Amino acid sequence: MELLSGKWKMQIIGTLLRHGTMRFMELKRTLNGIAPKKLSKDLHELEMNKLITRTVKNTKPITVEYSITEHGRTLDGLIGEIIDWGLTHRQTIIG
Amino acid sequence: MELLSGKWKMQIIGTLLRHGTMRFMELKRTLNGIAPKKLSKDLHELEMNKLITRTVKNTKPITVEYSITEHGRTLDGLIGEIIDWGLTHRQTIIG
DNA sequence: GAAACCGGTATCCTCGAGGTAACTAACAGG
DNA sequence: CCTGTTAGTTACCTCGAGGATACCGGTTTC
Repeated sequence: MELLSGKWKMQIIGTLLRHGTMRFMELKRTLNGIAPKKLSKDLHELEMNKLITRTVKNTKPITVEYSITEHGRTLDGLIGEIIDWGLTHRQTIIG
Repeated sequence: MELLSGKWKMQIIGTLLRHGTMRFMELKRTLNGIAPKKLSKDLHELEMNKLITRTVKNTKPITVEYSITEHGRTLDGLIGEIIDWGLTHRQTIIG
């Protein structure tokens, strides 16, 4: 739970699962509103947990690519179930 | 995610799933270290989300019983899967 | 030379989670 | 009376998450 806690980590995982490999700025723009400091910090934490990889490309303006690892992909089903439960829960509370 | 976030809510759910109906002090003693203020607050939040029920018994010193609702029980499997993933994850990181 | 894009880092701030401790009202037993 | 148990409430404090803003070195474009 702890390593998915916080406001952004699940969204980062989800975004990378949907989009595949992404650059730093690309993530920042997709995750609307995240501060670069937070994005940087969360990416490092996710990398330390082997959920994503960080690859520096020596292109003209240096770019950095992030993508989900095999291990990170095992979270996919779990996240889906959590979302499903959440949707059902809303119906239970409202209805 | 939000309604299971925090240090204690999952532990409260888990304890009630294992023990069935429990009184306030019983929960406080089982969840070693929780402040009564926090227990009270979290119980109210869980009750508002219809995950647990609160029943006041008019015994000699008034007692209050808490137990999981049917809706709360639907979390059982999900929590189990989260724990399983967490255990596998530890192996992945350590090994 | 100026501006803009890249991937960040540095600094400052706010706000809420959660801990500690003391207190309360009602009742029971000694 | 006095103490203990019940289920909390109140007041105070700390600490870290996360937001806002500015900045940096490198490189390309104008």
